[in-house]
Amino acid sequence: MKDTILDERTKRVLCAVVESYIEKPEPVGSRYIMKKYGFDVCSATIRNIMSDLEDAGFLFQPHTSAGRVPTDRAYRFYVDYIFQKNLISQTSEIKKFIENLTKKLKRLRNNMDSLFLEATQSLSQATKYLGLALLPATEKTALHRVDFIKFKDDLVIAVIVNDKGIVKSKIIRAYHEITQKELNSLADFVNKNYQGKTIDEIREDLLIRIKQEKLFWDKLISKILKMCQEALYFSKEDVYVSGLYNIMQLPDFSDIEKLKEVAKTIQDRHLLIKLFENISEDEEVKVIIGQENPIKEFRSFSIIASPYKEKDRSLGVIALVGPKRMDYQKAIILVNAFAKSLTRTLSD
Amino acid sequence: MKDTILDERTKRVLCAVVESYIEKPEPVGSRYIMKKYGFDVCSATIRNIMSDLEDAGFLFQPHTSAGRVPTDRAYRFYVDYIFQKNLISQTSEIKKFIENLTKKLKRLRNNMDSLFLEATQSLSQATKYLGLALLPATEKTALHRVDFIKFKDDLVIAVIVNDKGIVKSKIIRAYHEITQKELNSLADFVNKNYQGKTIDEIREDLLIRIKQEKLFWDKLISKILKMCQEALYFSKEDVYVSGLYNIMQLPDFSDIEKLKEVAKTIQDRHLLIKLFENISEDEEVKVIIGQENPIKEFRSFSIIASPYKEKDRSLGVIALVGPKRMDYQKAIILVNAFAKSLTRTLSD
DNA sequence: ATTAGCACTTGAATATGAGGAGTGCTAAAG
DNA sequence: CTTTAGCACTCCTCATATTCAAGTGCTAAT
Repeated sequence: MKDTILDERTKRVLCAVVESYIEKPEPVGSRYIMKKYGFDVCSATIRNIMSDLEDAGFLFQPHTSAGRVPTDRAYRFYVDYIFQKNLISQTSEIKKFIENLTKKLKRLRNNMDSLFLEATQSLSQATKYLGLALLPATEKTALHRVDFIKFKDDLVIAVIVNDKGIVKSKIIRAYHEITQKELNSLADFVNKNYQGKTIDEIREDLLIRIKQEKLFWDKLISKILKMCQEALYFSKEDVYVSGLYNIMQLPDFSDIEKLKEVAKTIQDRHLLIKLFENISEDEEVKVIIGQENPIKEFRSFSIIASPYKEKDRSLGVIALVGPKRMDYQKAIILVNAFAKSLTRTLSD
Repeated sequence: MKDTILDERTKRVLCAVVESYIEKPEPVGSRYIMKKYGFDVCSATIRNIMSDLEDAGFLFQPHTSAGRVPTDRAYRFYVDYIFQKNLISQTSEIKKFIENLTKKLKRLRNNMDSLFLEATQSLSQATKYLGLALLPATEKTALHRVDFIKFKDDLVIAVIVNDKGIVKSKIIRAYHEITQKELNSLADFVNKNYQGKTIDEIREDLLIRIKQEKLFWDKLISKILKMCQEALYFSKEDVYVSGLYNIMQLPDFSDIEKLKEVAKTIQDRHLLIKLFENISEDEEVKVIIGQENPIKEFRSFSIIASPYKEKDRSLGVIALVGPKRMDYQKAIILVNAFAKSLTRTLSD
């Protein structure tokens, strides 16, 4: 990689190649660039520039006599460039879009399940890429109420409602016969002491109590506290995925192998959650292009992700998975809009 | 379609063609059939038979000089034939398989979610086709307990636990301020009166009560009963789908269009539920081949379905979707085994 | 530094032909 | 009347050759 300080014209050529390839996934020739993007130099000049860009690692030639195709590096440059030139700032049109979207989502506010289904579906619909959403990790949300319901034998169903109205349930084993009455007072205890606290905080506090009880007091109470502890443990976060069919329509996935890759990765929720772990909560929009992705399964795709919040507390992430030659401008604006809209809906 | 009374030899040839095509999706020739399936006549004879079978609508020739391919009608004949010849009866091997499977599933009995996920996944794994399961319709299961939890304003979260330990929740609007205490006594009322009854029964009974109250008594009570009524209404049943990736590996889906069809149909839960509606609850195994399917979206696939029960009460259906040239023998045995295993697991 | 001109490369599309699998028909055999 | 052997015929597949156009890289002139 030589020096990478590109002059303005070179940048324009690079962007033109990227945009052309985004529009139509075919190797881009110099003459085409010149004419389509109105350059006032002849094709040979463009050719020289493109040759330089290839040396610098931005373009790639499938074979000697073909046009050129952008590399991951080119996409990265392109994305940075449009950010820098403010080509993705909020227009009034976007504001209106967010407005409408928010209205639509607010109607579903009381049912998180439908809300996120709708959000990922319409994000996918709008972009034709794959829409993802990570639901608020239960551990991070505040407890609204807990109930313990006696089931069979020593089995207890713990029902946890958080401040978003999301209900989670878990079957736990008490390891000793326990009456519904006892369970009720146990629930009362938790509700009185912990309502409004996040599950994470509660579990931490419970841990301390368990230690104390173990040292000084009743083994039974310790056992019960342990049960609470277990009831509040959720290993998996919920991920919504929409638009597999949409993504199949893209020419990029006319090759079945790529499709298999996608199917495999979205089948494995683990992987998806791992993906979200790599997305920082403070950035507004994060763009991960191909090889940049720490998770190797996603290295043939690009990902646009944006966190949504409730007031200032980050809750989850909404994201888009598409081919590396995705329409970044549109995608970034839309993901951003959806995140903003979710934030508004949830902050109310 | 001429007369369809086939002599035994003709049937054997037909089955041979079907089995050959199932094994390898290539047009089947007369000489191949003769040698591979040990017929003691020469290829010309087989040729004549195959020609007859084509006239009768069982076989189809892609072009003049090619071998022959089974039609839907041939698959139907084949399936009926193997049923009739008892080629899918329970061997001791299968009994053992069910035994093991049941053990595996019983460990997950307390968590329906994992149970059905595991069931569809391993069904798909074993067959390489798409595994489906329709979860017990909540309406048909018995109520274990209901809880009403005050959320915000006039919003109430209804948490319904059924006798399978499945927890469903729903946010409903009370349309008037209501305290948690009132909600508690309401829940008590429902629990005392309705525990063990199926949701359907409860709703019916509530309906009668509402009418009575409306005519003679308190409007408020009527309102509350209506709320219960609403809380117990679940529009959609849960469907589990596993193995999209597996199905992609089949040569039948190397054509991307077929794949799109599958993706589209499984994306639309509605359609899946509609599929299950066509499966009778008393048959042991139902095989639907291609065009036979009343739902047009499934007409390029075959479906093997079997209901599972709790004791004698039918709960849901487990099914397999695969290409028309699927290995019916294996598939039928396995679906049957899975249904039996689920029945045992749930009947305990 | 840019441009015009041109030879050269390469893949995609098209045509050509050999090879082979499989059929259908006919006439003879059982 | 059924079965079989023999053979001409059909049509697909695969490999090879040919053409075509797009696009490059280089050189020499501007």
